[in-house]
Amino acid sequence: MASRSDTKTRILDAAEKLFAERGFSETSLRLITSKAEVNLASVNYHFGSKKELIRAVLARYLDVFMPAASTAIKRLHTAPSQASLEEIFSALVDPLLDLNDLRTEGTTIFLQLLGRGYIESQGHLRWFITTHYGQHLDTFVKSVSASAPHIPQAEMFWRLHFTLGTIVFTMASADALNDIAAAEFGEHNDIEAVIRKVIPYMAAGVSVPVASK
Amino acid sequence: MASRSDTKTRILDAAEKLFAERGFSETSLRLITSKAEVNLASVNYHFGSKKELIRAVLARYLDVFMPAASTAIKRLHTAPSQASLEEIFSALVDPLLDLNDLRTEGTTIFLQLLGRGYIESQGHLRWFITTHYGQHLDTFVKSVSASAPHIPQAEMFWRLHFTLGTIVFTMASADALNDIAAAEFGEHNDIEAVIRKVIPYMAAGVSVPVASK
DNA sequence: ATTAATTTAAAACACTCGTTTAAATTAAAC
DNA sequence: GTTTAATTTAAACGAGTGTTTTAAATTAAT
Repeated sequence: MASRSDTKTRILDAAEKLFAERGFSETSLRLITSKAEVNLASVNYHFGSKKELIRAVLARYLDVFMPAASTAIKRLHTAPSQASLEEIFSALVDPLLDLNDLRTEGTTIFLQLLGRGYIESQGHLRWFITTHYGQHLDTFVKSVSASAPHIPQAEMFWRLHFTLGTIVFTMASADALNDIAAAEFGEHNDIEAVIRKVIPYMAAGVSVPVASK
Repeated sequence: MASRSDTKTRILDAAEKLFAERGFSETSLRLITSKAEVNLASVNYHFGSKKELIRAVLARYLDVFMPAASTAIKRLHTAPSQASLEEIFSALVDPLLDLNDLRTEGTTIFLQLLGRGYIESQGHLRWFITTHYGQHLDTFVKSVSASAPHIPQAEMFWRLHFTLGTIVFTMASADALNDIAAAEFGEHNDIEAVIRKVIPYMAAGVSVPVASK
């Protein structure tokens, strides 16, 4: 009786781990189904195709994270004073870390999936995210722009994409970087430590005055 | 008579474009050889394997860029005053742009390849780069560290990788971003303009004081 | 208890992949 | 000009991919 949705969940759980670790195209359905201990054909039965499985894996996180992030940012703006850039970025940390309650290593997996998705796929995931979660993204962009009014709109466009690159690249290779950092400096960082490291970097970059030339 | 090294070059030229556009594992040898108009088996004949072809593609750029970058940075340190972070990053701009003289779109292709290499492969490229060009990387890292002595070594490790992410992601999607910027803000940037935009962002992020907590 | 719908299972399909083989061709050396 | 070496070619190999099919088993509904 539990078998109905159990198979679906087993597939999603196994898939997200492997996708995050090895990337989407490097992870075969056979590897997923053997880890999940389900039949190969059940992926196509429950999800239709590998592409839709990838979207389902991401949606399971985005459906939780995006509303939580929006709420956190809107709550920040109920305060009388203008929120700083660091405050805005930091407001996303709790929604991110709460994903660890959703599933073990949820935060790490989600961020790595996001990074992989943006780098690997040529568009179908980017399209999926912007069309399904565009309003939440708007909330974030407007919030950042308001807190750095000295940055022209066009310049902010570029800097937010620099920021996207910073976070996405870092998360996609977070495991590898952590291994190096551990070997080289004896540092043992969890995902939260890396997030807290990257926030000041991004906030400083986004708000640095434009060169007068 | 020109056929000898011609085939090798045709393969490299076709491969680097495709690798930069679609990634390494997404690019088949059959696609490369058909674009290069050479026989499929000639890849294995001239390079041994796909893995070694990837390394050869990258080496062709690194052999030019790395010494040029090292020289530029060392020249900077002959001046009596300590070079600023922006000066150090800017010193890399010319060696980077000079790659456009090497091959059309050389700068963009090189940066995209670098990013793909760091994200995709689990280690063999990272190993290849650090063992073959480690001295040049050291020159750069030491130079940056000296100009931001308030940043601990381990923290600098992370920030330099944030920086790598910023530049690599930006360059990978520079064409698309430029199109949007042109349509949205009437801006028409070339690759150099984008590089000049990203330098203040990265310099600010790398040198921002570490949170005392 | 019987029927109907859902879910699982095993096998095959139709590709694509990197690599290898062996013959044909071209270039170089003597 | 003949022999030797280097290069190019076409074809096949073996392994891996996502997907589909067909049948069996399980579950739910009548």
